[in-house]
Amino acid sequence: MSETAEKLMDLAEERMREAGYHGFSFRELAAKIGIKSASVHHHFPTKADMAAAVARRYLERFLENVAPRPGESGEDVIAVYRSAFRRSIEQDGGMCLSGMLGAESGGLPVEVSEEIENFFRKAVEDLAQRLGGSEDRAFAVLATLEGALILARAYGEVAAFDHAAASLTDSDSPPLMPLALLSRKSHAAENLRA
Amino acid sequence: MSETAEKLMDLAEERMREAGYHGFSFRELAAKIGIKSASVHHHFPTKADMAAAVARRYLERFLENVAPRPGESGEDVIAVYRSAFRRSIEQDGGMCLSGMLGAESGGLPVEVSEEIENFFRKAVEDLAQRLGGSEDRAFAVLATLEGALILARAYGEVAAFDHAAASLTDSDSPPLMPLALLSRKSHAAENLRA
DNA sequence: GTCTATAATTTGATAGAC
DNA sequence: GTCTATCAAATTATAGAC
Repeated sequence: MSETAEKLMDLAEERMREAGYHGFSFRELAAKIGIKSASVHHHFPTKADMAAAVARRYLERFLENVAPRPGESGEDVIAVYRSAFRRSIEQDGGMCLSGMLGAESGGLPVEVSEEIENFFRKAVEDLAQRLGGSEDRAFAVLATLEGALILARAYGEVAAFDHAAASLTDSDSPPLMPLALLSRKSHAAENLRA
Repeated sequence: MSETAEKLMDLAEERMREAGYHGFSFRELAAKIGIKSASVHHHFPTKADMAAAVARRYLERFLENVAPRPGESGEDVIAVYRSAFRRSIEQDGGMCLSGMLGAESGGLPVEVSEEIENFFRKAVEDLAQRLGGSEDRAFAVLATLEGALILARAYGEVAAFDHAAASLTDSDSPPLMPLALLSRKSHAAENLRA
């Protein structure tokens, strides 16, 4: 995997998490790294190929991110997953890639939607096992975290994620940042990027 | 509001819930009702105008759908909301419009993302009040339901929604349809439409 | 309200030179 | 691996006739 190909994947991931599969173009990515769109096709024959590759890499990295730290006992799996998802908005202001493409899956090339399905199967498998076997609980946790990202983006406030995800751990957690619920017209999109 | 305009909104909503804001075109809608794309601009000057109008209507209808039945006591608000969301996939195989556009909100015209923000503010307000005042609980419920739709779409199985949303009501509910977890490569998108 | 015609731009993709 | 050149198609949108 060449350095250029990796840069392209980085940019494609960023754009897809921001605006979805149909929300970016080869020309756009090419311009950002100073090449021509024709050259992008050398690394990824089609847009579907590229998106599928990005989705595959995303799963790999995600599983690394949530992997149990060796020698750590009494892990709080849910906290680990929540942190991983929170990083999506906190650092990049974007959705989870799989959440975005999962939502859009009805309008995606099959190569891509298959990767997304695989993401969730793998995540459910891992989470269910570490939660003691409850598959339904794994579904609920993943759903809440994906939805919490949507709320955070719609509100333009990272705090919305925390409020939505707070119930996942019934522990007595520190008080959350209050939401600016009264300031209507908060220009959601701009807020997160600011 | 003319009949044609309403038909256009119906189609636009369907397509946006399937593939997102960038996943449909005026030409496509026009062709489906036998007119030309130029005529669409007579009803909606721009695509952003149309999407914003659809989003506004979606909120109205949603609030009607979840409104308390007059004279009904001891309502199960969460069940009401869950049913409303479930209809998204069950009947149309699509996302909640606000969930889809909320995810994509980073790449939307402001007129549209403002409507989406408004949807969630109104839904949180209503839900929190009927839940006894807990705003965080309202956030969690909405997040879980939006995420449950994503999972159902990614899996191509309505049952995934039920499993993800099961935890919202801790009542002793009837057994759920088991997920076809072992049948890999289930061709998610096709399943839901079948 | 719908049409034709068209503009201006963008998109995914290919062929072939360097 | 990148380029130029180009294609065919699609996109949002406008002007003006009917």
